[in-house]
This record gives sequence, C-alpha cells and structure tokens, in this order.
Amino acid sequence: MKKRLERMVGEALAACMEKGTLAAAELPAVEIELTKDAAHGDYATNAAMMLASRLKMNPRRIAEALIAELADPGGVVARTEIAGPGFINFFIREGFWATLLEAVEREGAGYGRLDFGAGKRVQVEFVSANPTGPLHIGHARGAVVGDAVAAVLAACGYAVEREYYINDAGNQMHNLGRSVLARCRELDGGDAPFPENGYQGEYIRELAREVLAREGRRCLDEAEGEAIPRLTDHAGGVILDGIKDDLKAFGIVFDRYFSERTLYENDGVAKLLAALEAQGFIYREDGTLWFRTTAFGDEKDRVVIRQNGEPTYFAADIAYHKNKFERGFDTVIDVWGADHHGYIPRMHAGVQALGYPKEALRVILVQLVNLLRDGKPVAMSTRSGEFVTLRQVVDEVGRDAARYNFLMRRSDSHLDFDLEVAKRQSNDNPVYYVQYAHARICGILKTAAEKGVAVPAYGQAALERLTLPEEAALIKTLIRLPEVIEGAARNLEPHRLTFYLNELAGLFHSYYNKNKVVSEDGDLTGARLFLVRAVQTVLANVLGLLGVSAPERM
RNA sequence: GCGCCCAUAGCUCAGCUGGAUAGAGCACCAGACUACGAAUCUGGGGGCCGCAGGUUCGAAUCCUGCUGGGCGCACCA
Repeated sequence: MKKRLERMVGEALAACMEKGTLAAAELPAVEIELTKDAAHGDYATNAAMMLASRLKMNPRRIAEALIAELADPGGVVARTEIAGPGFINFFIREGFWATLLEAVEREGAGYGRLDFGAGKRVQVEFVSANPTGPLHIGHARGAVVGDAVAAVLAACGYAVEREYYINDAGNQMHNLGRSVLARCRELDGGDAPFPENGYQGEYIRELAREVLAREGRRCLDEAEGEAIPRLTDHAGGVILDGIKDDLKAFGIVFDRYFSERTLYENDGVAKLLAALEAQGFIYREDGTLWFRTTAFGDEKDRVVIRQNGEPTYFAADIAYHKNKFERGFDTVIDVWGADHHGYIPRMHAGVQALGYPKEALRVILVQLVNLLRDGKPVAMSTRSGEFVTLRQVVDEVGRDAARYNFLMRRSDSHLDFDLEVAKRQSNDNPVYYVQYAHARICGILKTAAEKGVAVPAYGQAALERLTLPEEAALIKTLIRLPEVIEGAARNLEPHRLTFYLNELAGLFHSYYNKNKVVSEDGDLTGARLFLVRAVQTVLANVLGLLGVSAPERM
C-alpha cells in the first residue's frame, strides 16, 4: 500500500517536471507514512516540504502541483488534502482496506514473506561460546536474537545459514583440560592445587569421574603433555554435545559448527598473514607481527603474532572471516556481547584488508542480561561455576516465555530477566497475552464450526460489512506486516516483531470484548470470521518467525 | 586520560533513520462475565524526552558542550 502511494507520488512529480509546472530537481526519496491521527487521513507524505528548499518554492504550492498530476488508476484514494506546512494527506477509499485481506488468505502461512533478499547469501554467526562449560543465561539472549534475525532474513528472501564458531584453539581450552586433570587427581586422593584460571563448576568433576571410570589411571600416570591435550579434546567434545542438546531444546539448530582449529590446518593462518604482509598490511616490530588496522580507522595497530610466536585470537578471526567470504556469503552478520564493542573497528579493518567492503560485515551487539528472581539479583560467577544454565531456564520458565522475553527489547539495551515473572502465567507476561489471542481465535473458529458456520472464502465474504473503526484498525495492522518484517530485517531488529504482536493482540482482545463474531447475522458473521482468521494467520506467522509456538488451547 | 553505547511516565521500555497533540506494559484508582475462553476488556491520573546551545518550515530523533550511568582501551578470548 505504502509502495503504491510512493509510486504514485513519484510519477506525479515526474509529470510535473516534464510539463514544467515544477523545476527539475531530484527528490530525495518519497516518504509515505501512516498517520497517527485519523483527522490527517490514512497516509501522508512530506514530499512537498522536502522539495521546498530545493525548488525555493512554497511547499503548499508544490503540493497543489503534485496533486494535480496524481494519477490513481485503481481508484484507491478517496480524496487528498494539503495540511499544515505542506503535508499531503491521503484518505483511502472506505472498503478498500478489506480487499487487501485477500493476500492474507491467498498466502496463508507465507503471508509476510518478502523477496527483496533475492537469494543473496547471508550468514549469521552467533552463540559461539567456548566449549568449556554449559551455556548459561548470558548466552541465551544472543542465541535467540541471532536465531530470530536469521529467520527474519530468511523470510525476506535471503539464503541464510546459521553458524556457530567453536573457539577450540586457545588458552581457555587448555585451562579446561588442566581443570579436568586436576579433578581426576583430586578424586584419586591427591592434593594437587587447582589451576588458577581453571573451571570450578561441578560439571568438571562429573567429567573427571567419567574419565576415571572409563580409562582408569591412564591420565594420572602419563605425562601432562599427553594427558592435558587428550582431556581437553574429550571434555570439549562432551561439552559441545551438551551445548547442542541445550540449543535444540531452546529451538535453535545450526547449519554448521565451525572449528577454529581447522583454520590452522595447512598453515592457513600463517599463509594468510604472509599474504597480508606482502600487501603491506602487516609489519614486524619488537619481535611481534602487527596488523596495520589504523589504516582503516582503528585507534591503534593490533598484534597478530605475539612475542612467544603464538597467534592472537584476532589473527584467527581474520582467517575465519576470509573463510566466510570465500564460501560465497554476500553479507556476514556477527552477534557479539556488547562488551566486545571495542573489537568492531579492528574486525572491520580486517575485512577491508581482505578486500571486502566494510558493510559486508555487520555486527549486532547484545547487551548483558541482568538475571533476577523476584526482583532480586541472582549471583552469577562463571569462574566459580555458580551460574544459571540455559537448560535450567528452559526447564523452569519454558521455551516460549524465555524466547519472547529476550526479544522484547532492542538487543543493545540492558534487559532484566526475572525468572519468577517469566514463568508466571499472567498479564505480567506478554508472551501469554499474544498466545492467548491466538488460542482465543482458535476457540471462536471451533465454536463456529460446531454451529455449522464455515469461514467463507475471500470472494464469498461480505467484507463490506466490516465497518467498525476497530475493524479498520485491525485490517490496517494486518496489512502492515510486510513493512514491519522488512524494517526488522533491514535494521536487524527482531524486537520490532514482538511490539507488533503486542499491538495486534491488543487490538484483537479489545475488539473481541466489544463485539460478537458469531451472531445471527450470517453475512456479518462470515465477514468477521474471515477477519479473525486473518488475525490468527498473522499471529501464527510472526510467532513462528520468533520461534515461539502458537497454541490452539492454553 | 581516550573511545563507543545509553539517559523518554513512579518502574521496565518503544518511538518506524527529521514530521502534525511523545506511546505501550507494569504499578495505582474505579468499573465489566447468564454472550464465541476474564491468561481478557473499559475508564482515570500521571512527562522540562538528563541540562544548555546550534542546524531548519519542523528536533525525543541530527551537531557541539556539560552532567550522570554502562562498557571498552591486552602480545585474553
């Protein structure tokens, strides 16, 4: 609808310039927006005011010229008016709105899907936690945001892949192996000191018990140089399997798990650095290798090979992103914790040095979650192993409530997550508000069916009977869905969908309380059933994008 | 000290890339089930959009400075 009006205004402008009523000028971009106030019509454009300064003309005069050339072959616009400083307000013909519901019926579960992605390949990389322990609540938010962004992009016609980067090459993994070994010795009765940066969670002890039961004293007898790498691999594998299970229970499935270690195979990282050095992006100083990230706006150059000869995480990350682009992704999206924001200029520098545009890498920052129980903070300490796991949250509050809660705010704003509120099945909890609307509609349709009333097909429904303002508001909200999805996709902001759902559910609940859907009036009943089923379709489609169920009963 | 993010109702937050009278939920107060599901709805109070300037037809939104909070500033990941 919006696009239709945009086109009309654009064409009117072209006609004006051709006829000379308006001097030639470039129109920045026709902007049409829904009005907040019904007195301003249904849509409005500020085109005339945008043009005023360029053409040095009174905006109202420009508006008059535009309206004179406005062609409306479909007869959609009932009338226009010029208001305020130069807005053009469009009043849509009454009864036209309902015709747009045809698309909801025709497209059904696919309503809201778009194709502007045009099959371009996008990778979303998220979670990517070291397999040194189970996922905790802090990972959950990034997991849901990444998953929802991927789903929204897929709905817009992008070919999306979800990827998890396994940091299995660094010190953290080494610490994991040392921690397991230390617990093995402890269980054996030794009093070996626990490593300083070790992982103290109970799960390490369980791993140690399992290792001892399976292979006896082997890890205790062999040299540390043998035992630690072996225990690291084993523990990492077991923990990663657990992570995959937890994610699956949370409704998240990755297309690929990418191991950092594979980047080092065949000297991959070293060769890449050599190539970059040949291009002048890398130099040697003080026995280390430096990446000239300042050439791309970073505040200082960054080390890629340390004095001890070990590559930094950044070195591997450049290689990883090179790998991503070589796999043919047009755009790569990284979901990071907000505490890594300082890393962005560096990574953008890396991408540009590799020869790709800065925009090819987009980073979503996800703020930390403040975990509460009944308003009181829950202590979280990764080091000590005292933390609430993702699994516990899913078990306690449920997958739907957990996912919805993490999507209710912009990802870069702080989020309080209260376990008690999230699991309470009450009006404190928006997920149930939305799901209830869906379940309610299912109930209505069931009641109607029991009375032998079927939902009519589009051509048979007397949609002209939908004359109430609430009905118009519902219809307008339904047909806005594509815009909302497009906005969420372009801005990588899935929270827009939860706000949209709350709005739609609110309109429906209000409508429901005021008006009877199934009545004695056959035509009206049919029209309302048609409308209500469209609401059901949209609720289900959007909930589906967010990975939240749309229950028929609650 | 330098950089990034944030500051909107009592609380938690939206505000569609500059639009018309700034919104929602919670909390508080008063109401609505003999009707398709009350996990719902209706009404009400509540605001210097942190402060001060600037840009223009027009600013919560863009620019500068200040105040206050978060986070970065590794040869950690």
